[in-house]
Amino acid sequence: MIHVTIKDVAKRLNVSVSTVSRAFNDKYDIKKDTKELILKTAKEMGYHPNPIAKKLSQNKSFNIGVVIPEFMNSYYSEIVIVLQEFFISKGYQVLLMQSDENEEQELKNVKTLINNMVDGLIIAPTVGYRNRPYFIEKYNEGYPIVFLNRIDETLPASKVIFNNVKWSFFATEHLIRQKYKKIYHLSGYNNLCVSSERIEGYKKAMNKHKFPKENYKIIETGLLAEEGMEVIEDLIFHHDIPDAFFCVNDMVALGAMKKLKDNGFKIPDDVALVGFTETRIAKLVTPELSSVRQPTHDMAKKAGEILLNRINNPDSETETIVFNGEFNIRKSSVRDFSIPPI
Amino acid sequence: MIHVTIKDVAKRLNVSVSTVSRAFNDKYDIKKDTKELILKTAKEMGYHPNPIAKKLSQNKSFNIGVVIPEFMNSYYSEIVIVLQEFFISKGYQVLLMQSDENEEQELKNVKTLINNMVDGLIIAPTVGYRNRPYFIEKYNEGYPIVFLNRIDETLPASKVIFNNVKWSFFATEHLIRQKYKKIYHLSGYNNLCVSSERIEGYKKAMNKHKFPKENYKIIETGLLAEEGMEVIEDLIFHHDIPDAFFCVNDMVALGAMKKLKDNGFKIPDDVALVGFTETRIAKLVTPELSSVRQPTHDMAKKAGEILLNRINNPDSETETIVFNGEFNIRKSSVRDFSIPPI
DNA sequence: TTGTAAGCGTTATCAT
DNA sequence: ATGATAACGCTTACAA
Repeated sequence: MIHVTIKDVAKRLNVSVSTVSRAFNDKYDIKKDTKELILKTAKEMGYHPNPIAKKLSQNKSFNIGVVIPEFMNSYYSEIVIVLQEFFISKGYQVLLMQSDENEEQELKNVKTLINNMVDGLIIAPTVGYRNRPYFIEKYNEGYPIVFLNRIDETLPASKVIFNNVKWSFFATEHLIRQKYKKIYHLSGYNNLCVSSERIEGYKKAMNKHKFPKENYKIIETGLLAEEGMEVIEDLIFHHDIPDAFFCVNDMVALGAMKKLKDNGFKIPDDVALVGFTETRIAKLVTPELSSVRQPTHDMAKKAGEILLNRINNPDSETETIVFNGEFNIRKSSVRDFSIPPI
Repeated sequence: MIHVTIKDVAKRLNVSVSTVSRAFNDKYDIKKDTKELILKTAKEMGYHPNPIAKKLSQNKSFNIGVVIPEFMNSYYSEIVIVLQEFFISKGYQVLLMQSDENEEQELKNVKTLINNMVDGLIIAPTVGYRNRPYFIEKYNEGYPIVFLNRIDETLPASKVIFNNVKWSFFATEHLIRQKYKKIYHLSGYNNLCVSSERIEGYKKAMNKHKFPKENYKIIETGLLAEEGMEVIEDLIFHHDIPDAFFCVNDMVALGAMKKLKDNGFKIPDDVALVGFTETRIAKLVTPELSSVRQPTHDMAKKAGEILLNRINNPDSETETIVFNGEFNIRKSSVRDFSIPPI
């Protein structure tokens, strides 16, 4: 028999389908003996409940949509792994879509998932704010959505984010304490909230220490290593290399590091570098890259929990969880290890 | 109306549900006017066919299961992106599971997906051969499966693989032509077929050039950077550093590179390094890492095509596609750029 | 060209 | 504690 169904099992045991169904769903009354017999026979016959039929009759898809902006930084790979694991353990499947840092693609992704009747969505938005009104609209319609990471604190919806301002302040101040006098910030995208927040932290630190205008500069780069490289080339061409860079992420920092080394700059003596959202590569380059680690695992799990709670309890409150991280200081930004980090 | 169904649309237009169904499924006869009217009205009403109901009535899930061994190397991230894109364009959803290089987890993943009635599976196996008989059994039962990358050519099933022997031969021979005299191979896992194949290519090159036994050595490492580091530490301790390493992948090569540099070895003058399955990081380290690039995109697409063909045409032949790549020679393995690569 | 109705494999309500 | 049956939303023979 190709597909063993609930009916086959029922017929074999001369019971009704409802009894078989009950045996597989703990919530109903059923005699212990019959239950055991049914489960045993079902197993022998190779019966598995058909999840699609279950979904239809319960009017639930038991699918969760996850939309991420990209896959190139290991950050989102880790997020995805944790989310998969979490939701599978709760009987859900994860449908994953990535937007390739493209707003149109992102909108398509979300719509595809909604049309496929996912029970809830976790969205880490791409660069740009164009889809924001649509997201808010869906959220307000009652669609269970949790936003992750790429979203600002003012969004009126449940979200799990990182305290970018605080940790980019720390990172910048660390460079200042190391007596770097001219510190530039390679900032990612202007229309990306995490960029704005990291800029804010950078500015805060620079202003606190009263850096003169000519000693700080914010340069929009994008998020890729290649873009970090291009910026350095340009700065070299204009004889405008500062003595430190605080970068929006590790990839940009690593691109910058490569270009600087190729052009004879010593790191950290001539130029210091600090990244953000630590990747595993930070420890593989020479010198090792200082970076801010985000608690990826916990953030993903929290997002999953909030979403699940909202699905099972539609009136649950909007929650905003702000995570903190840890700043790993390594050789790329330290002239003097005797200076305390904070 | 929360969920607009086919009935609602039918009622509104005073037609039968079958007519509405036909309007949404090109394969039936239907008057052009009615079809247009139905589609227009349906759109106005916000109707979307419920995919779950469709699946149930067609006895198909329109889901594809994809099982990958890990997410840490960008290789599988790229594979996944391509597969997603491909299958969505064909009306399928991709359910992704990763096995964390663990055979038990892998078996669970495959069973979960099969129980969830995926219409087909793409499997890139983990380290180890334990699940192989199970895979073959399922394949022989007629389950549409395509194996990807982590599988040897002798498996009697459709698969898309890379010519590891050939390209690791090239990589090794390149080191020989660069006049490195003692070349070790950091080999990954002994019970991993791509490792075995890369070992074979390495041996072939070494034997062709009659390297004496003491000048070659194969060391099992694993696939992570940390493991590359450990091996180097060990070799340094035993004063057994050769003048070149051919590594099973980029991560191991990068770990080795880091440890070597930290210990004062100059690359490529004292020691040369070559990786495999090129990652984006290869070009970010100093010196840049030589590596074999695999045509990830094409391999994933091909796997998708074969699977889809098999789903729609169960009698289709077992296919084995072997891909070739390209060897990108960079500074990590070149003492003399005047020597031709081949 | 369109309508009727059975069927996909479950769950859940109502009887018994 | 168990059974009968409607319902979930769609597709698809068959009838008209």
